[in-house]
Parts: sequence; C-alpha cells; structure tokens
Amino acid sequence: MKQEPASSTAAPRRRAGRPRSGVLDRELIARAALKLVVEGGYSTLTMSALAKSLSVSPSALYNHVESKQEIMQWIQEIVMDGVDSTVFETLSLDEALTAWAVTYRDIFAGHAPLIPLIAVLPVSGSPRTLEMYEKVAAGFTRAGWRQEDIIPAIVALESFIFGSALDATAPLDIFDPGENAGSIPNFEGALEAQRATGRNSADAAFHAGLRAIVNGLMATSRTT
Amino acid sequence: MKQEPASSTAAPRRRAGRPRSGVLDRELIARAALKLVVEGGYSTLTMSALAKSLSVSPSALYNHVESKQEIMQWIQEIVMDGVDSTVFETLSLDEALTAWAVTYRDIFAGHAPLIPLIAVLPVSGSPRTLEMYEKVAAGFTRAGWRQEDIIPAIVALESFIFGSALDATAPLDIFDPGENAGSIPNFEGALEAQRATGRNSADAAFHAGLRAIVNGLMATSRTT
DNA sequence: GTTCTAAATGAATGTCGTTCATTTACTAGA
DNA sequence: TCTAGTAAATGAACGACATTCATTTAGAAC
Repeated sequence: MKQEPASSTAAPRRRAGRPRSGVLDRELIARAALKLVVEGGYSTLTMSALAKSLSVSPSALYNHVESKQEIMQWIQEIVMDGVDSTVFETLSLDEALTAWAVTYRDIFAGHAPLIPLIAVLPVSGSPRTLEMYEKVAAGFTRAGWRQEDIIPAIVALESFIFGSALDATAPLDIFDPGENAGSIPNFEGALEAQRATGRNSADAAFHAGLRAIVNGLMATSRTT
Repeated sequence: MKQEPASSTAAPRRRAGRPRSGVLDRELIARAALKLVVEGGYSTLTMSALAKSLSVSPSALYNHVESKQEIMQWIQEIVMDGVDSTVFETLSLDEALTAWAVTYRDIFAGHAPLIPLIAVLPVSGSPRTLEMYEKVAAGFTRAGWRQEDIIPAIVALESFIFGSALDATAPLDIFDPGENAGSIPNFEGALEAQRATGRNSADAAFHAGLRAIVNGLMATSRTT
C-alpha cells in the first residue's frame, strides 16, 4: 500500500526493509485462519479463536485487516492456488476444461462458505485468480474460439462448478422423500434406480453434468 | 397446513378445530418474513424486525418456530412455488428444461442467501418442492430416459441454476482486472469482446451454459 | 368457577465482529 | 544517550444478533 504498485491491501511496511516488532502480518494471519478452517470448519473461524491461535488479542488483528471478510478473501486466494490450471498448456481444450473443473470443484467442496463470497467478489483483488482466468482464456483462444464467446463459457462453467461444490456438501439422504413417499412415483423410481447404481449422487451428477456442459459448449462453438 | 397429515414441524394444534387466541401462526410468520425480505433484503430479516412487523415480541416467535433457519425454509418453500414446472406437461423435454431453468434461476437470483441453505437441506421438509421434482422426473421419464440417469441430470441442472443465480447477483464490473491489466492479454481480450456485445455477461453465460448443458444431456442420453 | 394450557412477555444470556483510548517497544534522528 | 515518533498490541466496551426462561395472560373445557 505504500510504494509497491501491486499489493492492494494493508500490508504493514516501513522505510527499512526488515520486519518490525509486530508478531502479525498478512501471511501469518491468512495461514492461521486457513489452518483453523481446515481443522475445525468455518464455524470455528472467529476473530477471537484466530487471535488466540496467534497468541494475540482480537483487536490486534484489526491493525492488519479491515474486516473478517477480508480474511475470508485471503483464504480464498490461498485455496484458489490449489486449482490446477496448467492443464490448459498440455491438454486439448475439452480435456483441460474437464480436468480443471474436477480439481476446482473438489477443492471448493471443502470450502463451501467461500462460494457465496467468491461469486460476488471483484477479481481485481486476487492477482493469482486472474492468472488462472488468463490460462483458461488462453486455452479457449488457442482452440480457436470467438473472443466474445469465451467469458460466457468460463462463467457458465464456474457457475456449474460452484453449484456442484455446494451440492457436494449436502447430506447423502437429501432426496429422501420421508413421509411424502407414494405420491411421487416418477421421482421415487428415479431415486431408487440411481441408488441402485451404488454411486454417490452428487458425484454422478457432477460428472454427467460436466460432460454435458463441456460437450455442449464445444458443439455450440462450432455451430454459431 | 391445517389438517393435512404432512405437516412435519411444530404447528399449534388443539382438540377442537378452531384457531385459538394467538396472533401468530406459521403462515403469518412466513408471509411477514418474506415481505421483510422482499422489501429490504435478507439483511433486514432479524427476529426482532420480524417480531416488530407482527407487533409481537421476539420471543413470541419461538412458540411457533424452532429457529431462524426454519423461517428461512418456510420462505424457501414459498419462493419455490414461483418456479413454473407445469411446462413439463406441455413442452418437449429440452424445451421444458430450458423454460423451467430460466424461471428457476430468475427467481432465486433475488433470493441468493437461500441457495447455500437449499443445496444442503433435505427435501423431505418441503412437500411442494418434492412435487416439483416429481414433475421434472416425469418429464424425463416420458422422454424415455433411463431411470438411473434422471437424478444426476436434475441435480446437475440444479447445480448450474444455483451457481448461475449466485452469479447473477455479482456486480457488473466483477471481472475488471484493475491494476493487474496488461499481464493477462487473452483474458482482457475476451473481456473486451464480450463487453462490446453489450450483453450482460451473467445473462449471456447463463443462456449459453443452459443451452450447452441441455443439449449435452440430450446427446448423452442417446449415447450411453 | 376452577383448571388446563397455548401463547405472549420482557428480562437476561452468550456469541459475535468491531471500535477506541491507552500502553508498549522498537527505531531514527539529534 | 536522550528524545521523539510510530507501528502494533492491549483490554475494556459496544452494538447486533439469536435464543432461553421464568412468569403472566387469557381463552376453552369440564
């Protein structure tokens, strides 16, 4: 925030290069927050718990962070780093999209509370996220897509991925009709048939849907 | 909700059929909550505000509701009623799916905070939601789909719809690269080309994605 | 009219995120 | 070495919340 052009958010810095007295900084806070989340889920991520895990008082955090939301964004950036977008450099577009989507969804299934946040957050705050988009866009371009069709395709895929990540956190018996059984024969039949396959229905849906949307997008790009 | 066998959650009841003294009941609370939400957004839906809108004290609500979450579920059921699933009785499967998805997404775009809830909530609590699934499943069955492929197809579509509804609430300039411009040529080019079309990118993505996933599903159902 | 009970009350609780006046301790300049 | 200057930590306090609970209120049933 002082003289570097890139760092967008409050990073403590002083004239000399060396770190100063403070125990805290952005990296430490972000890592501690992520650790808390990984170990105990998002409900355990409170400012007090975070402060305690850093052996500091809650108010001390506010010298480095604007709000809890900002910490969530930091976590999001770290998590997003786990998404493999190098596949676009080695695989064909449809294969790359599939591989990318799989890691994307798997990772965010463990971070569902971030999803409503990301979906609405300006990407400008996340350089690393932008790099991912660049690689994905490059993949489309290389495959000969019309420029104006690329963003909608990416957004559509992401919407599907986020929705699927949310869905992946649902209980297995989410569709159990309970006392309403009997009045919904078609649905119950379908449910039973799907159960009989032994596959997890969230996974089956994700893979079937991913195949459909990727194939569908490829077909569309040739048609229009 | 009065004498139907289905009502799963705390509904006040007494030996005789007539309503008793109390000002409150499930329907009233749900409507008042929805009204609050429609007028001021989900952040204005607090137990105190809800109680005040019903001229009652906050604690009075807890004679009829287990928790705020339960109120959210009631709202969800009312909102879900707005989704048009009669189209499956009149249109071909792909047309019906498209029409259904459009109303589904449009409606939930105005109720984004419900989405993380729904995605994870057992449907057994919502008879009317189950009826919707029944109509959708009937549409698939009528079109000759294999039973075990129906649930995954529905779930995949819903995931896309929920993701798209979340996306629809994002700010228009969400992709503005800000200070990171320059290092991401492919993405910026795609962005600019999309912008030049004059279309809202969330809408473009939804419609492109919907076409892709519907077409893709149809193709898959013939292939496998 | 007595009893039973659903329903409303209002005070209180606990958990949050967040603010702020104050203190602490390191650093730079004289 | 002394003297600011300042980033950073402290702890008490605040204001929203959802939720609980002992108590009161007022119909209905017998």
